[in-house]
Amino acid sequence: MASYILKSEPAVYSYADLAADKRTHWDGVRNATAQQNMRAMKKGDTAWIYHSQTDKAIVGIAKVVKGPYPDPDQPGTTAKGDPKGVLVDIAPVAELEEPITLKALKADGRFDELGLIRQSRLSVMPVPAALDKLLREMAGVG
DNA sequence: GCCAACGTTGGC
DNA sequence: GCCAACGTTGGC
Repeated sequence: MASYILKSEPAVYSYADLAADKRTHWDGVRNATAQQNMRAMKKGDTAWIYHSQTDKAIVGIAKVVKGPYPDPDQPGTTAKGDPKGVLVDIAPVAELEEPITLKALKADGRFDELGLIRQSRLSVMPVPAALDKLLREMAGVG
């Protein structure tokens, strides 16, 4: 099962918002690379929620409950006939008791290949299975 | 279709 | 608040 990191500004939509909503459409992803990553997601995949700016930490785990499917806010299709934009639905799984900070990830050294560190602006990125395992160990889940 | 200019994001 | 990185836009 695949694993991803979804980045969000907590001022806009935080893990607490997701926990309150029980489920949300992860929309507003316009970046082409992030869109590509979202297209690869499947129902049941893991989604780590990362807060940028004030927190700069992974604060919770969610799972993909639907998707990807065409984003009604980005109508139309590409030249290839694919939807221009897709989105997924996610539901909260657990909030981390101790958020995994960006600082900790950098200090660890084993996460250097992670998109979060190498390409900080990317808002949706895949997590290799080995690193997903590490994150679970650090988070004390799974 | 290429490339420079510009805007946005996010870490520090 | 600043700066670096990167994506996007628009002129050619």
